[in-house]
Amino acid sequence: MLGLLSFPGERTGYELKKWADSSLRFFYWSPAISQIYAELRRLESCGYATSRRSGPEEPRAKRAYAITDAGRTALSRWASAGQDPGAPVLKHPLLLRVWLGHLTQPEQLRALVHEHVARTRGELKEVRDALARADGVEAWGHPQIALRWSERRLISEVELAEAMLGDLEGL
Amino acid sequence: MLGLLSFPGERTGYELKKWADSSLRFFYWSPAISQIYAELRRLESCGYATSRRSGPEEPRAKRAYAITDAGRTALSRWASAGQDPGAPVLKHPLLLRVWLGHLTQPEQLRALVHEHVARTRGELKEVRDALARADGVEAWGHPQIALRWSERRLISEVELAEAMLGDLEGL
DNA sequence: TCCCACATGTAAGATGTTACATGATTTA
DNA sequence: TAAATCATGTAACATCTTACATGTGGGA
Repeated sequence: MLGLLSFPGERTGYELKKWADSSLRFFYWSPAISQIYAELRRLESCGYATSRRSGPEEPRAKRAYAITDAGRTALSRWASAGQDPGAPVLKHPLLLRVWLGHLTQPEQLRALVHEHVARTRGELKEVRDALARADGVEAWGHPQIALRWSERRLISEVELAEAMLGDLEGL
Repeated sequence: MLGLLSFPGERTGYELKKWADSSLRFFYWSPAISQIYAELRRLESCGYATSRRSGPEEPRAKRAYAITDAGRTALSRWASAGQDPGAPVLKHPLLLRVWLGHLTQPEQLRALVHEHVARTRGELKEVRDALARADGVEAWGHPQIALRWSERRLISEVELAEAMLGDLEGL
């Protein structure tokens, strides 16, 4: 959440959720909206963010958050701590099903792989849309690199699934 | 846990942890050992597993678990429920750091990517070792496919990191 | 003799989701 | 005018990790 707020501008919890859904989630994760609101209050209580209620000029009552200097300092400390970011965590339910393939009919297993390919292609389209929206925007260089990585990763995900389909045939 | 037990033989919690660390973790996840023991007791309390204390012939006192018929039934029901296994979950701390690259010195960021490549190559070696151990064993066909997928995935992970390094240069 | 691997657990706490509740505004 | 989207929250619960505690057996 602090990272999302570290980009210029202020935003509501609702907006942060949409942004996380359309970008962060492809390489990290998108928290539940209820958690976002909870974390924003927590950040404010530590002094890492401030919030502002929308005035009467706005049609809707809402609360927009912005990062504070203390928040930026904390975030930079986190980022420049020489420590290892840690290994990626992958939980791939399809692979779990393939690993336990002895419990499933071969055609059903292949059908699951095909569904996975279809879903992955759908996500690929979403990433490309996000990339198109980010294109040319100032100060979004790094987020764009993360999205490009995500794009390539999804392409590779499709290839991996197709190779696995071949392995399943050969069994 | 039930899935691990669904392969022939009986095993202790400790052994299950080692197996999960050397195989499951590459495409799904390896639970903490404390959780494994808790889940095994839980499985036994639902009748999905039975346990047997080692007799006096064994040098060490330990408890080996095996799946029951009820456990197999429950697992098959889970596997053949026509439902979607769900989308893969990826939490990639390195990408999070790249996404927030404006907080880090360029060379430090590239160093993180290089460390990631080195770690990934290490995991690749582990997968290949696991694959060598699984080679030829009866009834391990599907686990082998999952490991081959993991091997290709790690190769792709290295390539993705190297492509990203190129993007970072171009920034 | 000392350390490492084997082996099992308890308790506290962090983390995150789901279900539910509410209400305003915009769009079809 | 109905549905979708915007907008915010509470409470219960599920899930999982960390730190701690304990003891055995084998190898250097």
